[in-house]
Amino acid sequence: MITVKLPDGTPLELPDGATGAEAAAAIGPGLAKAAVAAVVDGEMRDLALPLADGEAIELVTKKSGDAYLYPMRHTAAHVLAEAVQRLFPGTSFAFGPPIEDGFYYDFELPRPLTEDDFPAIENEMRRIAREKAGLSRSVMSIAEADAFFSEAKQPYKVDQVRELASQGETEVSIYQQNDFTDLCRGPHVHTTGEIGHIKLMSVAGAYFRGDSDNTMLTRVYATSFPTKAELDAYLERIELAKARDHRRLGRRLDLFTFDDAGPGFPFFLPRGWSSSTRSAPPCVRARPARLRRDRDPTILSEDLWKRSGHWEHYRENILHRGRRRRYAVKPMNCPGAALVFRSRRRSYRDLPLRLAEFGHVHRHELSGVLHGLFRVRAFTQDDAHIFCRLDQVKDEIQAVLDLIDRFYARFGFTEVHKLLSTRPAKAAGTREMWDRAEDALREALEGREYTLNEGDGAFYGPKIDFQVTDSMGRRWQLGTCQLDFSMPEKFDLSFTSEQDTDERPVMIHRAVLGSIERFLGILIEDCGGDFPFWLAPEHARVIPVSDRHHDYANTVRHTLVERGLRVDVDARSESMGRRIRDGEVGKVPYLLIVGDREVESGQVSVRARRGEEVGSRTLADLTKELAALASGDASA
RNA sequence: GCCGGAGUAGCUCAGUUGGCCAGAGCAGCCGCCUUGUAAGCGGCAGGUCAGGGGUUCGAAUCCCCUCUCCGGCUCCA
Repeated sequence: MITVKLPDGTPLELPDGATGAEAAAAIGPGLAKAAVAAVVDGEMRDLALPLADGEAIELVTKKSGDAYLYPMRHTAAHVLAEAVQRLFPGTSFAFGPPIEDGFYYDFELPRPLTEDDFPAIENEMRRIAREKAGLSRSVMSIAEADAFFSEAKQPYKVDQVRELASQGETEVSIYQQNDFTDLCRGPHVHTTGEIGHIKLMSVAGAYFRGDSDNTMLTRVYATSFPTKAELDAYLERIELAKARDHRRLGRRLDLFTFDDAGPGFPFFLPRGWSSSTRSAPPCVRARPARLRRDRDPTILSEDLWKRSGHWEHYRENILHRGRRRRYAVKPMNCPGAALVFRSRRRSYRDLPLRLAEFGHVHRHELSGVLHGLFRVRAFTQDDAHIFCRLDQVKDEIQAVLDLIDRFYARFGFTEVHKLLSTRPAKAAGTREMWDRAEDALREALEGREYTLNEGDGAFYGPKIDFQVTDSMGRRWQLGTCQLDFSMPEKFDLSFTSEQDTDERPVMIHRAVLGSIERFLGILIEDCGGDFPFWLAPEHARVIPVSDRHHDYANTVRHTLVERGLRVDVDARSESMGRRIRDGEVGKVPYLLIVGDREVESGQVSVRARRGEEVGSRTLADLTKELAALASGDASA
C-alpha cells in the first residue's frame, strides 16, 4: 500500500503502483470522469502514471482554473498540428507546448505560411474539435520510437527521441488522436472536443531548439480559453495594450522620434526629454552624501576595451571607427570609471568611492531586435561604480538594495523581483574569484526573497537583477547590481591600506533604472501616457476663453512658471471645445480656463484629466497647490 | 543576423485582370469666427508612390537587389 496526500491534507491509501486515474476513481466516480491530469508534488503529470508513497497530489479538472489551461492548450496544440498535417501534407513537426497566454507549434512546411492561411487552419481545427476524437497515450521503447518517427519522416521527432535517450530515458510516451501521432510528455484533456475557444494569433520564424545554428522553423502562435467570454476578454486586453504602445504614444505626445539616419538611435523631443531627465535626478539626489558625480568620454581607444576584456567578450556590440589610432564608442561605462579611480593614488580612506554617471552608451544591436525605446542602439544608464574593500561589499550591496526598493516605489512599482545570476559559460577571471563574488551577493541578499538564475551572470562577475511588474502585469528588467573582481585586476587598480600595503579594491556596478530610454518606454506604457503629475512634460495649460483674456492668461502662466512649473498658454484662435480637447488628448494634467469671471475675481477654473471637476481656485492657492504637488511627489 | 509580413503627403489610410494630371481625413499655412469645459467655417499648400535596377507602348501595381518598419527567433538594458 502507498499513501498520498490530497490538497486538503487528508491521506488517501492506494494499492502499490496505483495511478492518478485510480486515485481519482478512489475518491469518486464523478472525479474519475472529470479529471484530466494530476499535479504531483507541484508537477503536472498524466493520470496514467503511477504514484509513489508520500506524494502530494491534486487532480486537475475543468474547475481547476489556470491549472486546467495547461492540458487544454497542450491538446489544442496537437489539434493545430493535426489541422496543419491535413492541410499541408509533408509537414515536419517540432515542438508545440502551452505557454503563458496560449500555445504554439513549430513546423517545417512545404511552403511559407501567412496569416491568410489562418481561417482555413482554424476551420480545420474546429472540425477536428467537433469530431471529439479521443487522445490515447501509449509507451514506446527508444528503439521503437526512433523507428516509428524515422518511418514517418519526422526528423525533429527523431532528434528529440535521441536527445531523450542521451538523457538516460529508456522509453517515451506517445499521444495519438485520429491519424496524428505525437511524441509528447502530456498530459492532455480526454478529447479534441475539449480544447476551448481557439484563435490563431501570429506566425513567426523560430530556430529549432532556439539555436541559431539550426534550421528556422515556422512557428504559429495561438491561444485558447475555456469560454468565448474569456477569449474575448483576452483579445480585448491585447487591444488595450496596443493602445498603450509607447511607440504610438511617443509619437502622438511628441516625446521622441526615430530617423533613418540612425536606426535604433532615439531622438528625444523637448517634451520627452524633460520626462526622462526628471525621472533620473532624484535617483542621484537620493543619497547626496554617498554619491559623487563623474563623467567619462564617450569615445576611447580600442586598446582600452581590449584591456578591459570587452573586446574579447563583447566585440560584436561595439561601434568603432578610426583614422590612425583605432577608437571605439563606449558600450559600457565601467572602464571609464576604472580610469577615474586610477587618476591618482588611492587610500583606504577614499573607500568606498562611489562614482555615479549618467553614461550615454552605444551598442551595435542586430537590426531585428530593435524595438521602440525598449531596445535601442544608444541609451543612457543611471550608472554608478562603487570601489570598496571586500569587507565593505555586504553593506554597500545592501544599501543598493534599499535604494532600489525605495526608488521603484516612487514610480509606483512596489512588486520587485530579485534574481541572482551566477557564473556563465563564457566568463573572465578565475573560478575562485567567482565563488567569492557569488558568496558575497548571497550574503547581502540574506533575509530577502530572490530566485537563483544559474549561469546568467555578466562575463566579469555575478549580479543581482531587479524586475518590476507594471500595471498590466508585465514584468520588466530594470536595475542591476554586479560584483566585479575582474576589472580592478585588468586595470591593476589598487589602494594603500592602513598597514601601508597595496590592496586591490572590489568594484560594484549598479544601475537603478537601467536604461533611462527603456524606463521611459515602460513608464509610458504603465501609465498609458498619463504621467504622474511630477513627471508630466506639461504640468498645466492655460486656456483663455477669448482674446481679451490673453493678458490674464499670461499672468497665470508667469506666476506658475516662476514656481518651477511647466505651463503653456493655448491662445490659438480655435474654439474652446477644441482647445480643451487638444489638452485632453495631449494628456496635460490640468487645464486652466480663464474668462471674464476669473479675470474679475483673480481666480482660475481648474479642469483635471478626463473632465474631472476641480472647481475654481485663486491664483495664489493654485500656485501653492501645484508647486506642492510637483515637489511633494518627487521626493516622496 | 535569421524567418514571415509591410513601406503611397508630417500622421492614419484609399488606390490590383498594369492605362486619363495619384486620392481622403487629421496635422500645417492663410483668412473668417471671439468662443465657458472633448473636434466652428472657408481656402491654400503638401507626394522621385522607401531607394536602385529590370519587364512593358505604358509600372504605385509585375520581377530582382538594397534600406527601414512590424511580429517572432537568437541576443540583451
